[in-house]
Amino acid sequence: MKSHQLVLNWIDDELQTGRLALGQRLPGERALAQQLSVSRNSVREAIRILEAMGVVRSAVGSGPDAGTLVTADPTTALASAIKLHMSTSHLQVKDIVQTRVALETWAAAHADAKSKGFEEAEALLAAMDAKDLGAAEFLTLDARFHVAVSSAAGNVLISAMMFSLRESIQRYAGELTSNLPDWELTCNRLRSEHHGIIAAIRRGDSVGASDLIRDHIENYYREAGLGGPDTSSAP
Amino acid sequence: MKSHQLVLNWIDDELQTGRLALGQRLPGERALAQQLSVSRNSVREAIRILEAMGVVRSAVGSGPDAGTLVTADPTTALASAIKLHMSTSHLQVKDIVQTRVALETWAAAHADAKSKGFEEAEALLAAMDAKDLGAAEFLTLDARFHVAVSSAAGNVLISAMMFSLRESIQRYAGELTSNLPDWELTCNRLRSEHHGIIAAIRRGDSVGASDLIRDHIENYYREAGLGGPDTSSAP
DNA sequence: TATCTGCTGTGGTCCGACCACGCAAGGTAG
DNA sequence: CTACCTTGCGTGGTCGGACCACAGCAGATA
Repeated sequence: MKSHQLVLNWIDDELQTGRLALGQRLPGERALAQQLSVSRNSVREAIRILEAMGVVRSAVGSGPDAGTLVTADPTTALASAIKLHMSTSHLQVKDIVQTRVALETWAAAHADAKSKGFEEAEALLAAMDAKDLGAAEFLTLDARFHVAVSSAAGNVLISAMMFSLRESIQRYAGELTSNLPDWELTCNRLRSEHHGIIAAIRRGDSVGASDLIRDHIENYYREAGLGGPDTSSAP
Repeated sequence: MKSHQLVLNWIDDELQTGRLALGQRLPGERALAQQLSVSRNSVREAIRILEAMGVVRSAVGSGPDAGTLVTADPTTALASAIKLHMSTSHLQVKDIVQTRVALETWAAAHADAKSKGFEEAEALLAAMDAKDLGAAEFLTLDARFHVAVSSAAGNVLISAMMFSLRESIQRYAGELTSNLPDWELTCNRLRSEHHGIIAAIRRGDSVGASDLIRDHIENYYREAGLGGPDTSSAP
């Protein structure tokens, strides 16, 4: 058992039993090291891991906002993990697209038209209707739009996963624009498809919204010359 | 910019440009520290994070398997992140179940009956048919079955997500057995539903497999008294 | 030739020190 | 009495050094 793992286990236990709750402060690094009979380095390594996982947040100085305190940001871990594993080329665009389809079709079918996420999606929809947008700006809004729609379903985990995928989505969507025969044409199609998705959710058409968003995602990648996300081994 | 972040960025860059590839060794901690003009502690903190993310693996000693070398295990980050955030009570069972439905319905619809994952699922199916299984043993196999079916779709990211959810699935499925009116009855139903899912995949019935696995997942949680995964705010 | 024994480099752990930061209490000038 | 300023103190951030256990490898030995 490595020393920092002991610290991780201790903190995990404190969290599970409720002795440590959201917003509370951890003991100081020096105190924690003495309490668990490990070095301060080991404590710091554990805290670094928790920080990377989005479980705690560290700040120097004194006062109520200083020190290491418990947060709850499930997205940081997913986002950096996905980014890193895409750096190792272990993750392909196909995988991202398919995961989007799986998550977003479910989310579209369960989206609540009265949620904050839906309102944000509507605002982004309006912003994307501006005529003087460049491709990069449009795709930035597009990625945020899809994250917002997904969060309208009210599922913390699915929202976190979609949020974590945002950067990857944006990057690859941008890279694929060069493969498109006519960006303006595609952009206008995307706009009308977005409106269709929002309309379907607003009228409570779960199946319609689900089908529309699937076609919306798959058609873009098909149009960009990837032959559709389902046929990675296509001729 | 914190020191360990500098190390993370350097390694991420090495990975992206391909100077560091899967299976290769990182420079020693002391060498890396000197090269980047940071302390060895900072290097270690960065490596710890990468280790928690499943990007590298450290081993003491000498020889080809010693030192810190690049791996590719996207599951470790997800699994520990999900576990930690469930400890903070930021994730609920409802969220897990809904995510399962989203991922597994897609995976069932895209599962390949000739893949290794499908073969493993069939083997687990046979193992679950044994009559002398306790609830815990059955649910362990059940969780592995669902992960295997999901991996049959051939998507690295979705497989990783499902694998990461396995521990959580198993835990909560086990806790819910006490709510069931008749475990033997439910268990037999689960068995036949599993056979139905496998049969649907084998005959290429995407829609059928998808519907079956959704009902399979949702019915269990409904039967356990949660009123269905979609009605978390039910009376 | 076969075996043993150091040597070397690896990560693992610990200690002590110093720094920058930022609030809070106290002193100080008005 | 009020408003400002100084100082103290605890926080995380960083650094250098030291020692340990481990595992392979090369040279010495039987």
